[in-house]
Amino acid sequence: MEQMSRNIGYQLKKIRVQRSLSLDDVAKATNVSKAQLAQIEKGESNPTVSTIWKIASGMRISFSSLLQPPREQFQKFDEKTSTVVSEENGKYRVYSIIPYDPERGWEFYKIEMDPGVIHRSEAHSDGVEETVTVINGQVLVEAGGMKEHLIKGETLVFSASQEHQYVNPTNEMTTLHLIIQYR
Amino acid sequence: MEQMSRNIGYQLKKIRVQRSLSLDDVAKATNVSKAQLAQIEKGESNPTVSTIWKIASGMRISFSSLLQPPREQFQKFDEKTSTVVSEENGKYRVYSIIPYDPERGWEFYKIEMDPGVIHRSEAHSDGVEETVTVINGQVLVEAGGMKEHLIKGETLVFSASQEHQYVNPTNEMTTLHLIIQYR
DNA sequence: GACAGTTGTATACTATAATAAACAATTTTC
DNA sequence: GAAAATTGTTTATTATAGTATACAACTGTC
Repeated sequence: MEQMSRNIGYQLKKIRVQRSLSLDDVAKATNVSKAQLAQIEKGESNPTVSTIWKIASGMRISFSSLLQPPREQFQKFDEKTSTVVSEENGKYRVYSIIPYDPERGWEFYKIEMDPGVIHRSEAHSDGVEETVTVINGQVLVEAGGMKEHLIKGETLVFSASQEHQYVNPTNEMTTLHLIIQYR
Repeated sequence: MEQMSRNIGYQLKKIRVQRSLSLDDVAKATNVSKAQLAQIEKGESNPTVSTIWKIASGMRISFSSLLQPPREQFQKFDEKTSTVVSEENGKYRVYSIIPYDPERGWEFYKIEMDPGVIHRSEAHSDGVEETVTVINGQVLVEAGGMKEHLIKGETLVFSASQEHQYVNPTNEMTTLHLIIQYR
């Protein structure tokens, strides 16, 4: 993703200007060539880990301070930008509203379940947690022997590190919001 | 630093094996070519941020989980491996015991001050904190109007975001341990 | 205002990250 | 046990990260 390169460029320049250093200063402190630093700041280059390691070390900053997106920036997601994945012959539709981001650690979905649909999900790796909220309709959540019946407005949090399933027991379409948190 | 590449390779393989995935599986999940993944795992490649972004995203893991060195690994530092920087005509000697590491956020020095030596230090950027411990002798620390006299065994923590200085007021050599914490 | 030193940019070149494909070695499946 | 699929490795090629150098634009200093 070239968004990452742009974030790095933005943050690096921000820190450099804050400390009122020149590209030459940073080049000397980090052992990264001035030309390369200029390209990185402009987001025109896709640095290697070795290079960001040299930059972070020389500047005495953390990796995450380089990777973070500009604080004041908005990011808008809507139906248009969301990816759709259909399962169970189109009767279970998953809209990826906010895709997974390594800096964030979680992802956000909207799910539509047609009447009667049963959706089984594999066990995720350890520590994965799902948070379901019912927007419309009802849902039956089953995980590791536990069973919960949720109606509109209710939210359930459970460990997804075991096989689990969602069932729409009603005659209307059910809409869910789902947050998956990885560790 | 190629140490970084090796850490990434180690962690990636560890996670991949933990989840019992093949290189093909990971390649499909991350859109990074199998050959490249193999090289990265062996530490023979120095991936770009775009590539580790694709890997972290596809595997639903954080950057830091990729960058961390193997937990069970020892790392030994001694006088031999330490870098020496001399100042004030060799009367103020700085031994870099643990160099700065972006994942760690701090660095560790041993300092030797000959009798009577005065050492001034520029203001560091905001949030930088110094921790001095007297190993032998005595030291006078001055920072932002404050003055502290430390003797053997005493430790002082202070904000280094202003000009400060160390003075050895005695007739013997003074040895200090210094931790500099960046934010 | 001319000179010298600093700034960021542009250019040419080298090293290597990344891909796609073919390969060999192992495991699965019937 | 033979065929097929799945594994990680190797090879050839392309794209580009990174360096070194020269350049142009701006800064100050006397």
